[in-house]
Amino acid sequence: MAAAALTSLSTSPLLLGTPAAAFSSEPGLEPWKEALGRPAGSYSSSNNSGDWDLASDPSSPSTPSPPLPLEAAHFLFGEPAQRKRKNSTQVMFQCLWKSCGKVLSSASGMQRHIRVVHLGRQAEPEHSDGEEDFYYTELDIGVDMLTDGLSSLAPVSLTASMPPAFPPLEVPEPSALPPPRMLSSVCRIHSDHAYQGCLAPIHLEPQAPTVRACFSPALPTKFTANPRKPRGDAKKCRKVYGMDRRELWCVACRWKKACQRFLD
DNA sequence: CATGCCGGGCT
DNA sequence: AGCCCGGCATG
Ligand SMILES: [Zn+2]
Repeated sequence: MAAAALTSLSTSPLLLGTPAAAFSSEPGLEPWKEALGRPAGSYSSSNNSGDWDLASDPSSPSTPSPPLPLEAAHFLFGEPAQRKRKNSTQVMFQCLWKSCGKVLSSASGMQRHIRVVHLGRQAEPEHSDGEEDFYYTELDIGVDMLTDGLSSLAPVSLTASMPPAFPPLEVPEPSALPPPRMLSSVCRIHSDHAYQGCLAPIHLEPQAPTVRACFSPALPTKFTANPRKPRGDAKKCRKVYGMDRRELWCVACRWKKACQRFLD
């Protein structure tokens, strides 16, 4: 009964996956590029530029960890009494850049984010090289926990579902680390983008997408998404000019605010 | 430790 | 508005 239900549900995007079964077989390691082509902000209903900022909250030291996605999903399946209507899942886009992990609600927004923030290019889509596609991934989140998980600012558990390039999820197995080898083959990055944007001699080296989309590495509580605010890669006035020469810093840096000269 | 900067204070 | 700093997070 339950097994049958599970198998039939295997196509459901909500499935969190049994630990081993999910990744056991070699995931297809090949560049998935088009597939979804360009959903181009189709999902952001009215929120045009869609900034579902889930990645900014410095206040979650240790959550009491009430019920959790796994068991939640469990009884959610076995409960025909309260079947969720079809749309209990919302698609989001997560940046895979080194320590960014930003999550936005629209693909176009994410592409813009990557273009501007990480590739140092212009914001306009016509400057797109298509390269952005390699730096973000699409993921589905349960929308119900989004709604009430948002109020409590609690960790939102995400379920990545895509042409499985790399699993952004930690497996609940304490001894199982994400296979690091498949990355090397997957993460080819054409280096035809000469960094242009500022006069800074910085060269953004493309990075191997860090396959652990900010989840706490080891906690007894299996799934605790950790909204860690990453620090940008760019050197700011402080480091560039030094503590002396402080008068050369941009205002923001002098006021200990976010630098405005060397944007991330 | 250094760096980046949020939040909040003061003028 | 401008100016400054405590304190925290990040690496
Ligand atoms: Zn600055």
